[in-house]
Amino acid sequence: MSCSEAYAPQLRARGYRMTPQRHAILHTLCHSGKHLTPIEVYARARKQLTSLTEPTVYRTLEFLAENGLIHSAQIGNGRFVYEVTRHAHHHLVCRHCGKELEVDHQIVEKMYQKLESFSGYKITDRHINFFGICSNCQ
Amino acid sequence: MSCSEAYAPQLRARGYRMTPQRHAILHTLCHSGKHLTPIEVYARARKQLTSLTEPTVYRTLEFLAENGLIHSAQIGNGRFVYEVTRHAHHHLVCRHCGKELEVDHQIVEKMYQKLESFSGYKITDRHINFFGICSNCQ
DNA sequence: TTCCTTATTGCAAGAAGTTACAACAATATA
DNA sequence: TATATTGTTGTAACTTCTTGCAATAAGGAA
Repeated sequence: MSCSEAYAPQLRARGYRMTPQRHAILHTLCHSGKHLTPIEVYARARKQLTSLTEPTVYRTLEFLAENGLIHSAQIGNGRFVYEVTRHAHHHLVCRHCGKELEVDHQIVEKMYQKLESFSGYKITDRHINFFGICSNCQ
Repeated sequence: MSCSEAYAPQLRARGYRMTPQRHAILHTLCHSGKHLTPIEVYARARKQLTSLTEPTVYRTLEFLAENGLIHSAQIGNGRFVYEVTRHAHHHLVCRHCGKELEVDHQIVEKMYQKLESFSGYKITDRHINFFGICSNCQ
């Protein structure tokens, strides 16, 4: 029943393991429907696995993001939030009222391509929040 | 002699004050030549003003950035670094070796303009670090 | 000057995030 | 099976960052 079981083969294929801790964290993210802070993940996943600890949550979130099972995104105050991987996307966040707008991926992707050809770098982090003031708040 | 005195009128004009703490922090950033973390600013500025405290450093950096006297930029781990305002620019940072490359501002500016016309938002934060793998490390 | 208002700071406590290391658990190999 | 190897976690201590609040300092008005 749990959506997190689908991820086990992905981990196994790379020589990693699906542990109860990873299961609980993936389960939490799957069923939240939105991005969560590490602290929120910790609080929720602990209801399912009470032995879970903070360092494990931070390590696991970073691990899952590195392996592409979840996405990380930087939020306004310089911290990370996490969500399950759907499609690549960006958000435009209003500094004033907090309203989020999903950005047409084309606009950003074109710039990434230019950046890559200009620099020789291969861009790895394609999930960025942009900040501004929305039309209502201006 | 201190470069930070040039900023006093900018603050006064907005009803703010140039205090010894702000002076010390601006002085530190002016003479470092590179971006610094809040902790680094704290350590350096304290040599000049021993009574300076941590909360004041964090608050002052945020305050100065909001008022355009310094720039803030997000660094890899989701934390902020600060530097004195020069020209608007972006960095491309290698996830592997840490090498930084200054990005041609045109590339990014064009995308910002598209974002603005598409969304109606006015982009406020134009100082973003992009992450990737540099040509050497690929 | 004296009084009032507001900007600004320090203190103390707490929240969030990180690190080092020992212990454990799963898998592979002999 | 026994042994070695490697992945993974918990504990404890620590660093980094934030918040609430009282105290202070600066500037304006009377």
